[in-house]
Amino acid sequence: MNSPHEKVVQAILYGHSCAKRLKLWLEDPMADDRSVSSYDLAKSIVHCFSNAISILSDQPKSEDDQVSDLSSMDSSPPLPHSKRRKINSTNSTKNWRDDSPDPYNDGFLWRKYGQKSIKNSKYERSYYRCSYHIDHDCGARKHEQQIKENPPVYRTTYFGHHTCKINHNHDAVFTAVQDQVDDAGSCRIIRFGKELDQEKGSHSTGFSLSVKHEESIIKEETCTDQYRGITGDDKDCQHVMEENQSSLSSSYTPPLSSVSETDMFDSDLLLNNLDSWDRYGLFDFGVH
DNA sequence: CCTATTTGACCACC
DNA sequence: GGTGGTCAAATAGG
Repeated sequence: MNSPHEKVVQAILYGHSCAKRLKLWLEDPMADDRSVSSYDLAKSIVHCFSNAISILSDQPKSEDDQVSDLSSMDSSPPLPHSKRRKINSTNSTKNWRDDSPDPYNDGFLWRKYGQKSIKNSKYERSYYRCSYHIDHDCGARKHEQQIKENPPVYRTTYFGHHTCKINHNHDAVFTAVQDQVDDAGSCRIIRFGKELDQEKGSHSTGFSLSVKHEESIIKEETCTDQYRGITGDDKDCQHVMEENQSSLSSSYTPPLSSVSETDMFDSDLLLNNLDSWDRYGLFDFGVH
């Protein structure tokens, strides 16, 4: 299992690769693949570094402690006599926070369950839980609150893990880096694909990338080929990909304690994959 | 009719 | 007692 230090290094490495791409973009806007906008690259860099910062600032405990805390936080049902689970502020070390100009679309389906005005803040805070919280007993939640305007900045705080592992969108950096943070997922292939945003009320970042397991590589590549080969319209393949992902996701049960070595975030593999996908013109940062 | 969102009330924590 | 997190009934929308 990677140490927090290694995770930070990996996040920074990925940010570095994006920065290099941005540099190339700026140096020669006419060359190479122009499907990646400078904005998307800049955004991915920001996300990488904010994740690195997040990991560093959340680091006082050993990783094993964090994982056990997280698993207990996620999977254990609320205490019988405590109908409402209260977030202990001292547990904030297990949360993941993101400040973004637009509320972050992390690729998961969320259902809003509350909204409150917060003292000393003129903006209300919205409360979301994973839409699969019943079906898959998924304990993931998030709070979203605007903290600034002009330009608007929204703070999204994530609590717990997605045990559902049903990802409806492929937000590259978030997914990749969050998987590092989670240690629950693996990163075998990273692909920048069309925006798959079907999420109701979601806020598209337009930066799409999926993180796959080894066993799904072939399926995914096949689908991508179909996607690229058959049509420029994303709808059809989007459907196929969602189905694939859905079936893959549903068969995937990631026990937190058994994350294998091969499941660790491999920045070299990731960068290599970025390059190869890029070479084949498979970068495509959604937003249109 | 079903599902998602809104919103007032309830409850735990400080 | 104040504040924030969650519940659940009411409401809206498809």
